[in-house]
Amino acid sequence: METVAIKREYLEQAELLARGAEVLPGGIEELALKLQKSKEENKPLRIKLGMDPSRPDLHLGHTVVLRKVKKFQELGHKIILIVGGATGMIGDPSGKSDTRPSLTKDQVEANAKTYFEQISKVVDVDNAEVVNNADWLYNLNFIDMIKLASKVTVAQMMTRDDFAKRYAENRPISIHEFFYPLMQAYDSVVVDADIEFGGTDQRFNNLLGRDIQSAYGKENPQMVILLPLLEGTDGVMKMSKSYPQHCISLTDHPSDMYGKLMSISDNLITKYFALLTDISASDLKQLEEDIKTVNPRDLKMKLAYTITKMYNGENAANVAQENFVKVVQNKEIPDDIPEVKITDNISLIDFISNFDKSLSRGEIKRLAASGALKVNSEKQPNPAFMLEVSALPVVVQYGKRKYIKGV
RNA sequence: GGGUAGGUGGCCGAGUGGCUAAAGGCGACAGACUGUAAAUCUGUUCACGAGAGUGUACGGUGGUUCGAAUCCACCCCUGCCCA
Repeated sequence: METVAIKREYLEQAELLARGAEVLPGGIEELALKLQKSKEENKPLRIKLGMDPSRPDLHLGHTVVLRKVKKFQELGHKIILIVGGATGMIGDPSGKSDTRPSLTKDQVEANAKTYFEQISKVVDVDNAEVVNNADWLYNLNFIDMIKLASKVTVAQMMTRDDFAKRYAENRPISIHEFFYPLMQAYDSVVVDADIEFGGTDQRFNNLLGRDIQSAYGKENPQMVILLPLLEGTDGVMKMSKSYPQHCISLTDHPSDMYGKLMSISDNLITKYFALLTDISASDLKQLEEDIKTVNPRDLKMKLAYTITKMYNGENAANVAQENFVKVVQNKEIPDDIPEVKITDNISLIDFISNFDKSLSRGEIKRLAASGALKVNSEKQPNPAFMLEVSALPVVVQYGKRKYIKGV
């Protein structure tokens, strides 16, 4: 490799950008070199970020990468957001499910739209280049595809963890699944990426992009920056769309977002602060000290407040916090509960089942039997209990956090 | 093409003619407890019905039988071995 003096400025920049991330290959120095060269040649780096539009909900795990990408954007580099229009129709082999549902073109477009709305909460979408890989992948013919496939051997493919695992366990791997990493890698060729971002689970795919770029004649193939995966609220599993119950979604109601953050394991507090907030290095150190002495609940409340505010604003964060104290800590009834008009006397079970169509009548009866139904804060084990028009308004609680007000 | 092992509830998995709405586990939901929406313990877990009960369900279609997840036929799908 050529030896160029790296200016201190760029080393520092690279160090900051790489905080908490894995930079491949060559680490921070290589990144600093890239930054320097880009500046000297006045050529912004092209930062590639792919999105899988299979489910349109962004969760906090995604923001780890997005926040990093934003830092590059602030330094004047160009973000290329790739909507996986074509790749979404295959679905990344996840190892867990054998095949993900394929999407239609319309679904992809609809999902992409909600994606952008959510992404714009973190990065500046207007200044990014937004492309759909369907635009070029649809135009490849069979010969092109074979040519692409010839750049990689089966042995190379099988080094991908989930392929190796499934093969060892005699579980099916379809040939078309091999094309997912290939397509993604080919995207890097088309958009001429200098750096590709992803979670550490994207290691194989992103590095393949580097190889394929070389194979198609790019001199300085992309670097790969991998960010740690965030554990979900259970503290063990990665936050992933495959396990929606452990995800904290950007579109969650502020109170839910706050509450879910309160439910994370105590040992995740510093990690969440480090990856999800703009906390300074010194504050983070302080926090690591505090956590040994302060009630973790209080630190978690600070975390929950900070993050809820980032995505929903100060007012919503205040309301969410008050709600949490009120409902969870003091077990009171929250303020904002849906209201339903009652014109005739109605049984409890009918009232709930009319309102919440997702529950079967049998389920409501079971809830009643387990003591989960409350009328005006008093347990009511009888699902046939009549709500009288003369006794309105009435607050019905079914389950931990579900309320309806009859008026 | 030949051989062989399989396809069961949200998932994993037991079940080889009636006692099976189908063991067990995971997940989910609820209750108790808690700083917590964590952990733990307990209960619940197809739908409708107040209930007795009724309907639907073990890859698909058809059949045998008083009765089928279980037996038979054909078909579809998956793994492995051989060619």
